[in-house]
Amino acid sequence: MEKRATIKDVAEAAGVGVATVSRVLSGGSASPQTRERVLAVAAQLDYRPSALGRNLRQRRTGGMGLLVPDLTDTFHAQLAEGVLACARSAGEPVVLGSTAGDPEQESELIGMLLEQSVDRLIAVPSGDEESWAPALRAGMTVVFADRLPAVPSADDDDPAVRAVNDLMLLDGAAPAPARPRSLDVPSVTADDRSGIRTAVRYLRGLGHRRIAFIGGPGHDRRAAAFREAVGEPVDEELIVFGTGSRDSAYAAASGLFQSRPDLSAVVAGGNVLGEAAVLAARELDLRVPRDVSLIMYDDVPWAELCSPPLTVVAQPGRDMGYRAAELVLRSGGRRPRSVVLPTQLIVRGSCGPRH
Amino acid sequence: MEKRATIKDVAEAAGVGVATVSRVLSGGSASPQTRERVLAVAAQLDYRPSALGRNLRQRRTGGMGLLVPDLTDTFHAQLAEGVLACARSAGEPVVLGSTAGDPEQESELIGMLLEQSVDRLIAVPSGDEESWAPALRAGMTVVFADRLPAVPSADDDDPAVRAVNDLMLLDGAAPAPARPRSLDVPSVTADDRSGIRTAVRYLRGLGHRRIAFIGGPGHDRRAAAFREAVGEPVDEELIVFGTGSRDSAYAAASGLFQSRPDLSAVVAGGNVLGEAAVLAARELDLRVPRDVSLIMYDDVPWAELCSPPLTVVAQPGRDMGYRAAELVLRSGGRRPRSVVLPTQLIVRGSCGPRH
DNA sequence: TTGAAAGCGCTAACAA
DNA sequence: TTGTTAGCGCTTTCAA
Repeated sequence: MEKRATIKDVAEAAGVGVATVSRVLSGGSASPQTRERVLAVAAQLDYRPSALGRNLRQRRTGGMGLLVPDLTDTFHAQLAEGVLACARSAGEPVVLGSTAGDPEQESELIGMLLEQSVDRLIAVPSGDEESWAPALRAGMTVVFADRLPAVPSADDDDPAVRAVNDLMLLDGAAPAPARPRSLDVPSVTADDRSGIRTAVRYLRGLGHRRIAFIGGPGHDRRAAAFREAVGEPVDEELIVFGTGSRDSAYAAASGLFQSRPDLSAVVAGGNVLGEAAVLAARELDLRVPRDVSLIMYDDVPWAELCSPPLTVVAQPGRDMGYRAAELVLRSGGRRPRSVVLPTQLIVRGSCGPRH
Repeated sequence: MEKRATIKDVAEAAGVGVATVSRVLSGGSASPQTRERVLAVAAQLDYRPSALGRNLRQRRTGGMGLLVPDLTDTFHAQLAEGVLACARSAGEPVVLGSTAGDPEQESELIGMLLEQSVDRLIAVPSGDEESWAPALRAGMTVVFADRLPAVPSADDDDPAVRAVNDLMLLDGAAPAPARPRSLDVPSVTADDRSGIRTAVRYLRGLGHRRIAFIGGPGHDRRAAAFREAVGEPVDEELIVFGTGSRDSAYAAASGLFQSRPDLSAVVAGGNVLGEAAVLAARELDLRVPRDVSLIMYDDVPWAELCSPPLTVVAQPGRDMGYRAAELVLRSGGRRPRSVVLPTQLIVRGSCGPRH
């Protein structure tokens, strides 16, 4: 392991000052001859500028952090691949953390990133707005992906706030703008409202009236869209949530099927929940789509493997990651606008007419 | 965004020298009173040591790099989760890169890590031994996970080398030691030999004689184990490879089924290949397990969702990642030994007697 | 266009 | 036990 050449080595070998080397290598002004000589020497010495020195000098680490709840959720893996693709093309490192959907772990990871002076972050958030305040106050450039932090429960119980949110979800037909946020953070999300609405309408068209929704952490916007799509009166018993683990998703699905045998269709808010729904249905001898129709949010490779293949609402996970990375990188100066990407209903075989 | 306190601020506020602060915070010796005072001031100032300064000083970035071919391959995601879990408990950052199975991208990412002075790396390698030499020469502590770099093709064609490798695979019944390597790098792998052997024996027991193997990049040890398990004469036409993409895996599977309608069982070398096999079988109207029995390497959540649920050779992806991270972190001084973890045949419903 | 020099925040060698 | 000091490799004024 020979020692790597430093800028000083290059400067000496080229007979110039270190400042000149630095300039040449970062595209500053220099006479053609000097530039050439420096470049030649640098190449000859196999010089690679150390990010360490640069980082300390600029008091910031390049690249970006990426926080997701769980990589074995294929949607998050797709998202991560998108982020990585963008980062790679920019030559920037990505520091990854998995939060398990736990706000506390999320906070710890943010602390770690702060310690590393990573000041750009893409996150599929688990904590609420309150828990994100510190990161923002510390000056991080944050972009949320896939979902937004929940409004703290104190406000959540506030009827006025709920009313505002509901209102936002009711008006207009244009792609839903991100709901009003106290946090001024750009985000990249799918158009959940339209995705859910399309799914519900499709099921309606097949004759389904008792449609259930199984959600996980962070699926509250989808749940709200579901409430809106089914319209009043909303049967709240048909809306259930898991806590994020596969076990709890299964429990939620299984409990739902057992307590409400009258339901004829289910919308799963994410692929882990769809998985759970398929499993629970089979365990209870419910045939898909004969006994129950199923639409899953997220298109994942295995959706096609199921028998029957699953009808899904596809969201462009990879694109979302890529766009988020672009946002967080090109955040020079003016605040980037949030982006909402379209979803697509892919009809396969898991939905049928109501019997 | 207020400026963060530095060690100097703490030193001044506590009325001590910066060295003392550094010592106290890294567990060095100090008088109880001094320690207490420093700690108090640090807490009061919300001081967090900057990794930037420390890194530059020690000429190395903490944490570790992690290179995988593709996160949407659920096995890699599991592995990554294991690495992240270990890193988190150690408070260390993980810099992630996805190589798409391309040695060139892999090399570029290694270059990026070198630039960041990340000198510990866990990799599911894509390049061959030759392409890994630079990283090692640069002084990186590397641990390979899941598989080892291929022997460069020049040597691969060398009959002597092949003979040695074959020999290694033939003798003994103990968990296969990692094959002899020119690269002296520890690794964490599953006991592929025993896993494949168990799968093949199981199929044999069901009466299958024409058993095929579908592999992907990095599955050559599994293929070799397969050859060993089926024994002479090996029908090489029954051993096919994809290049890593889902499309090519599908093409390989589909081609195999069409060119050899006489086969009655298939072992897929990884979950992406298993996916492809299920898809191709269905497309060709082959019923599983009636027309063809299927065993897939990797246990992934969706294996249970298939109809019938897939019989798999499970390897402990998460554990493998965790162990790899331990190895690369505790690589203080003496070289850590490689570890081989056991696999487990999980019988579900995708295998049946030969008809 | 160029070079000298001043740090960025930290640790470790050395002195006291 | 403590403080002083010399850098780690780089960028960026500031002069020349």
